[in-house]
Amino acid sequence: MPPKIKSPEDREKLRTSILDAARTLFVARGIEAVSMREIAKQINYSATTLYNHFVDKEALLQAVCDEDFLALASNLREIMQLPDLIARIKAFSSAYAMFALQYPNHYRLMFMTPRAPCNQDITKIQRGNTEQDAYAQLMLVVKDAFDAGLFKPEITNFELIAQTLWASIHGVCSLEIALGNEVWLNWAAIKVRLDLMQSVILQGLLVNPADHNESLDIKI
Amino acid sequence: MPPKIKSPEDREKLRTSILDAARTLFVARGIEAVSMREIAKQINYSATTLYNHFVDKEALLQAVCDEDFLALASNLREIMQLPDLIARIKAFSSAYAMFALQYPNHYRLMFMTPRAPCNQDITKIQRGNTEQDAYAQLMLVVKDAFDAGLFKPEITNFELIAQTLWASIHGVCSLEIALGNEVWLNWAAIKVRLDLMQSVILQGLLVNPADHNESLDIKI
DNA sequence: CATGTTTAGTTAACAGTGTTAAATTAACGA
DNA sequence: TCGTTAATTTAACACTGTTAACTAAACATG
Repeated sequence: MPPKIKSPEDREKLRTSILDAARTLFVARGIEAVSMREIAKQINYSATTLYNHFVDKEALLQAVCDEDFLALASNLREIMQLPDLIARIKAFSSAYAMFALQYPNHYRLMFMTPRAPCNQDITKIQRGNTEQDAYAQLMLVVKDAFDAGLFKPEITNFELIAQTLWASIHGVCSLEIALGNEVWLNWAAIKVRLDLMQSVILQGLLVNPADHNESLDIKI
Repeated sequence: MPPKIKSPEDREKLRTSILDAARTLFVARGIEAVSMREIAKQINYSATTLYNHFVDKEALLQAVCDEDFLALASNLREIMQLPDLIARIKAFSSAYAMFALQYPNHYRLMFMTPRAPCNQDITKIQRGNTEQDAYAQLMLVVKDAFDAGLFKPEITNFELIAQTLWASIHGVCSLEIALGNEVWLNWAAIKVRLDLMQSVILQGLLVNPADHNESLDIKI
């Protein structure tokens, strides 16, 4: 109730508390089920206040999304240190899948919902920065393997390889998120589907796939 | 304005005209951007009338979806007649992808949007009927190849193979639909991505992939 | 101190949504 | 001709995102 002039830190505090409330509600119930008033009520502010920090609901969700992209990149960062190039790719895929399945509502907003192209002036993520940009991380991981000659020689575009790898894991995860409960489909266990996709896609991509055939390590 | 007692045929006519209007608007602008009032206005009825035919918006969209599933299955039906088993799988995948990319808003509702499990009492599609059920069609196509010993012998579950094949194509298509315009990502052409995914996944799955290496035939 | 200005926050309202209850109107059977 | 019934509409409810107008506290300046 009592308005006070706030320090930049206070302002930032409120901003992140809005983001946190939004994320909590959103994770619990999905995007479209959460209203601005509800988010505001959770932190004891009026809905209008949210508009002092985010121009609209879309922008608020985009900001949540931004933080989640950073979280994903942070998850992936340590994996990029693995010495074995193939193990790195496998662990990378697994970590990506775990993120998707653990935070399906995040994932849905981030990768399954059509959106206007990201405004690079607004986002805090530096494109191409392999500390922050998960896509850049993927590219790096694939490029290292590519330079080491691990992929079939007839595939000459390593970014295309990266996109194919991504699409394969995304395919499994996004079907699970969208239709995992559909009784019409007699789904194999998600871990089994991920395992097979990983091994199949690597067999298709690698020049000598027989060398790398241990099962994956995905905990759901 | 003038209410008349309608014959069952008239009633059915109105029902399908609602469905058609809903589909048209939906295809043009996406699900959430279309309101019940708008659909109603397009066919010169009040919004309330829609509720005499569909219990709620969800049910209306579900019914649209149902028809689209049938359309997809109808697209795929002729392909199942192809004599060559591998050509059949390839053509099947291509036709599926073309459907996805030609009707992205349909596809989004059908395969990218989490929904309560399909109520099999309501839907008009007969589960398992290979004239109507695209999933059953996929299973059949894969099973034929499986029985012919075309897949690697260590993969013993043909439904799992089918799900992996589906996920791979779905991965490419759904990323295209959700993020195809994202400038952050330096996408290869969609046709190239689909081609590579197809050949990679078949190389990973087939026992003797070298025999079947012609490029695919996807027109976008 | 008084004054005005800025800031943070509020309340009230607008135009829109999905949905439902009540009212209306027309056709049918008796 | 009189109810009854089916098809449709109008009016309303409770909600949504969003904005305009307002309030009240804190600061800066006279």
